[in-house]
Amino acid sequence: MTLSPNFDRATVNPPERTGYRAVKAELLSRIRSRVWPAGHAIPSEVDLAAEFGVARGTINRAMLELADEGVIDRRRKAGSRVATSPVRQAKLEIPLVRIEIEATGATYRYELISRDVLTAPEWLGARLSLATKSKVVHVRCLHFAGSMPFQFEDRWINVEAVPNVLNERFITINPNEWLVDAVPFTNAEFAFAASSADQDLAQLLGVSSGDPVFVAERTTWLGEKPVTFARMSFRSSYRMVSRI
Amino acid sequence: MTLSPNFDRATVNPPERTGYRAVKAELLSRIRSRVWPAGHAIPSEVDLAAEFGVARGTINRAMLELADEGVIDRRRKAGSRVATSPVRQAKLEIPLVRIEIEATGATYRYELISRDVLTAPEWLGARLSLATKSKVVHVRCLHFAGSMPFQFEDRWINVEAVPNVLNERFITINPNEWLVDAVPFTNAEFAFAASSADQDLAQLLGVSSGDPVFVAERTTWLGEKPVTFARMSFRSSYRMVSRI
DNA sequence: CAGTGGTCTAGACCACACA
DNA sequence: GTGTGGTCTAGACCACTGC
Repeated sequence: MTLSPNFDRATVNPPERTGYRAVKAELLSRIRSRVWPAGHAIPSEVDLAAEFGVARGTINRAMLELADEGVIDRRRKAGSRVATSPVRQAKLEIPLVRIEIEATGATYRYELISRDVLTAPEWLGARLSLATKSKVVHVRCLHFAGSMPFQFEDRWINVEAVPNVLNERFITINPNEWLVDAVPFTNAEFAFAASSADQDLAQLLGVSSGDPVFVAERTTWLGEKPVTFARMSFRSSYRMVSRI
Repeated sequence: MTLSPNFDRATVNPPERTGYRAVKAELLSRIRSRVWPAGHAIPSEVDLAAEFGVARGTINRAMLELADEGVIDRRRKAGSRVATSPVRQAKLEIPLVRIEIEATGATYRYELISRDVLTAPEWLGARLSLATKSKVVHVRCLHFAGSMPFQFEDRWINVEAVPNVLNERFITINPNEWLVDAVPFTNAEFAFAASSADQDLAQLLGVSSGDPVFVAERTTWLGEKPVTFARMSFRSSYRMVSRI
C-alpha cells in the first residue's frame, strides 16, 4: 500500500526515514563506514534519486550540504567523489564583546583610553593597502567584565571609508558597536595568535609583563575599500570555543 | 520583449541580474543600507517572489542562506526579520597538520615521543565523561616543518571507543591521521587559547621557557561516545586565519 | 559531443506558531 | 483558524568540462 510520500516524515521524528536529511545521513554513513572510501566516485544525482525513490532536487540538496561541509568534492561532468583530505570546518561565532561579557553574567563596562586622528603609519598602510598619508582614526580602549579588564582593543579606522568617524569621540560608545551601526561591510579577515604582554599591555590588562595574551585581529572591507583594522588582546584565561 | 528567463544569467557574469544569488545580494543590500533596519519584518516569500518575478523556491534558497549566515531570523508563521544582534560567523578550516606544513613549502616530519596505555586521569575522565578506570592510550608527539618543531600534540584516545588503537604503535603514522582513517566521528568541539610554555614544552618546541604558545584543543565524539581529546601547542609565531 | 551538477519553475502538502 | 516557512516533486534548461 502506498501512502502520501511524506507520510512517515510527518509521524516519525528522531530517526528520519524520508527527506534530504535522511538522504544526507545515509550518504554520510556510507562514507564514514568506508563503503565509499576516500576518492571513491559517488553515483550521479539521477541514479541516487532512483535508488532512494526521491526527486533529484532532494538528492541535490543533500549533496550540496555535504559539499559545503567539505565531505565530498563535486565537479560538473566529472561527478562527485568522497573528499580525499578531510578538512574539518568549524563555524566560529564572533559576538560583540559586550554580549560576550554579559553572557557570563558579569557587568560590561567600556573605557576609552585614547582617540587620535593621524596619518596612517607605514605598517597599517601596507596591511590595508592605503594610499600614503591616508588619514585614520586611532582608538585605544578597554572592555571590562565587572572590575576586571577583559579585552584591550587597539583599532584603526580609515577616514576615507568612514568620513563621519571624525565626529565621533567614542566616549560613551565603543568603536566596534559604533562601526557595526554606522558602516555596512562585506568582507572580513580574522587572525588568532598567542603573544606576550609588553609593559603597557600588561598594565592595561592587569597582568604581569611577559604573560601570555590571546590576540584576535580583524580586518574589514567594504567592497574593495578597507574600513578598519583592530587588534584585540585578551587575558590568557580567555578561551575561544567552537563546535562542529 | 521577453527572453528565456535565464537569458542574462547565462551571459552576464560578475554582477548577476538573475537567480538566487542576485536575490540574496539585493536583500543583503537592503539590510546593510538600513532600508530594512535591525528587527524589521521582511516580506513573506510569496510577496518577494512576486516582487522579483521568480519562483518561491528561489526566494527560499536566498533567505535560507541569509538565515544560515545569521543575517536574518526566520520563524514559521511569524515571518522573517533582520537579525538584531549582528553575530558574525566565520568558517574556520582545520586541515591536517601535515597538509598545513606542506602548504608552506616545508617538509613535514613526524616524531613520536611516547605512547602509553593507562587508566584515564581524573581531569580527562571529567572532560570526556568517562567511566572511572577507563583505559586510554596517551600519545605525545611532535610535528616538524623542516627542522623546526611546528606543533606538539598531546593526545588521549578512549580505548572503549577505538579498541584497535591498542594494536597501533604510532611510530610511522601520527595519531591524528590514524584516527581520521580508523574512526568516523560525528561531533567535535574546538577551543583556542594562549598559554606559556613550561620547561618541558619549551624544550620540545625549541623555545624559551615562559614563551607564549598558541594552544588548540579538540574533543571528538562518535554519537554520545567520547573518542579522543587532543591538546596541540604551537610556537607563538603561529597564526590561525579565517575569512568571511 | 555528452554526462554531470547548478539552478529555476510551478505546484503542492505540511508543521508550526500565532491569534 | 490561518499565514508563514520547510520541504518535496517532476520537469526543464543550461554551464561546465572531460572525453
